[in-house]
Amino acid sequence: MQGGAQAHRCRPRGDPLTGPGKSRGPVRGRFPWGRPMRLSRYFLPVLKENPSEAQIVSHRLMLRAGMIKQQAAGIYSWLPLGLKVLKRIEQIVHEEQARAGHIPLLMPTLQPADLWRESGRYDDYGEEMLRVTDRHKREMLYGPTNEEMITDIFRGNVNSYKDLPLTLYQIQWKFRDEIRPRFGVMRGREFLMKDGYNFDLTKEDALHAYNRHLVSYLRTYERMGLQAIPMRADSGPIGGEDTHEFLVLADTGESEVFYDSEITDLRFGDRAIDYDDPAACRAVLEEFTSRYARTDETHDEAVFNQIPEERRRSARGIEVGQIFYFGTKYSEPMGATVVGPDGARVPVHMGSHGIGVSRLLGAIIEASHDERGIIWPEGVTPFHVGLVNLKQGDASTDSACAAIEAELQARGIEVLYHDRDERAGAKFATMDLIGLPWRITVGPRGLANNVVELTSRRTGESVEMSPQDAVARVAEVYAPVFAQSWPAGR
RNA sequence: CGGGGCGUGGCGCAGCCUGGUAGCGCGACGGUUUUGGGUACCGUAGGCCGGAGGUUCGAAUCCUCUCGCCCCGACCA
Repeated sequence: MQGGAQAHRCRPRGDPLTGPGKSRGPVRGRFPWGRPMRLSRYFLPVLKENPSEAQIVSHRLMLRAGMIKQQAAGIYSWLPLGLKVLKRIEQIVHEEQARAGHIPLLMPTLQPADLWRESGRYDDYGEEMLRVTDRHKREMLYGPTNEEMITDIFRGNVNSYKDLPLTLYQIQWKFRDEIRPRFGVMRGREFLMKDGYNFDLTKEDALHAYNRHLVSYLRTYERMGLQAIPMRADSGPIGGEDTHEFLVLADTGESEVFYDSEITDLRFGDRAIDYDDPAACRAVLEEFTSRYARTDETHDEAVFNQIPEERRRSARGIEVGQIFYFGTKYSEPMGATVVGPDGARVPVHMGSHGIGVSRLLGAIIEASHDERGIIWPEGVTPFHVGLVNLKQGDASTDSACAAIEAELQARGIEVLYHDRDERAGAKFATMDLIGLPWRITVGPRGLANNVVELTSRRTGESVEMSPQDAVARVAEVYAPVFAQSWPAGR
């Protein structure tokens, strides 16, 4: 967390109670409108019992951890903890899009019907599109996707091949009136999605954009602690020739998938890659699509059977993203053309790319939890570390916790301090449920020897060390996570 | 949209079949107790039983309609 980290360490030891509230200016990696948080002043309505409507583990845990509240079938309020994770995921998506050179914009949720009549999809889309009429009897719709609108923006403002290539994207709420929403945020009617659109002069350029997106998506998911496997898929109503879906393997996934076990050994990691280098991007695509990996829609038994039997796998997967190349499917009917080098007007080649942002919360939890609750990967955790005071009201533990809290804040590490007057067991249970990856436990016994406990949520392993060392250790753990932010040094 | 199920204090449920004036656990609040894995006890507050209509002296309970939610299937980021 450059900037904030090494900047200054004014340790409010002398006055631990007023220390943590002081503003130290924007610190990277923190929730934009976050501030030091104590559970006694937070809004975290955790449930001890399982709500009866939730059938799958991610839905149950999101409800129990006080992250969401259902307002109607497939429509949710995002409570503070859920919103925090949602924002973290959004931030990672933004950063990786920026890294790939894509430009953010924001389009409205409500769109005029006329635009969709142009593409012919106003009739094609059917019941899944939520249609509304305004006071002037104008027909509108709540956007299920945005190909029409982005094409409209493009055609009105871009005329020359010199303005290409161009990739625009947004992270915006969508609405698809599913017949049967289910599984909490995994299959909501209202959902947050990143949708991006590339505009290129030639098919070759557009395929580079396709490959570039594949690379950026691999990075994006890995930063969230997920392995999402690109699989050849079906294009559905979006249409087009080339498409890959990104799937996270999970028993509760809605898609049946078939793959060569070698595919799961591949990692993108923190490779440096030049997104403007078509060959480099293509090489990554080739690497990650070199093994058999398909959904049931495109599964080919004959090809699958050529894989050595011990490597053949079939499983369930959660779809967390999809990329398409669809050529001139929209640009042609909607007149999105540019003047080429030869002076002739040609329709642009396009593709679109989506990441199910709100769905990712469910996917991450499905992939990372245990019987006690959620286990957040460091990249998306709502708070970096939890602080548990075992004897609230005890002068020594209270002041030690306040000092640790201040020290973590100073290093740009977000801490949730469980300062409520509850028993140790209750505090541990709450912390385990909400899944912060690290916990510092401060009790009178340890404090007598100047030690606190640092516990990993994932492994359950606890190590005793001085408060200073615990803070340093947490900072060390998060250093590589913070280093992935982009642009660096912000 | 076909099939199944459910709506009773914030949450989880019982009561419904065999109508008689609403109960349990958790939670909340107040207190005592306790303090290293959801402590124990005492007390308090909180529900026109999803809604409308009907049958009846009387409806959470029976009947009709309606709204909502969940599960399986077909459909989808």
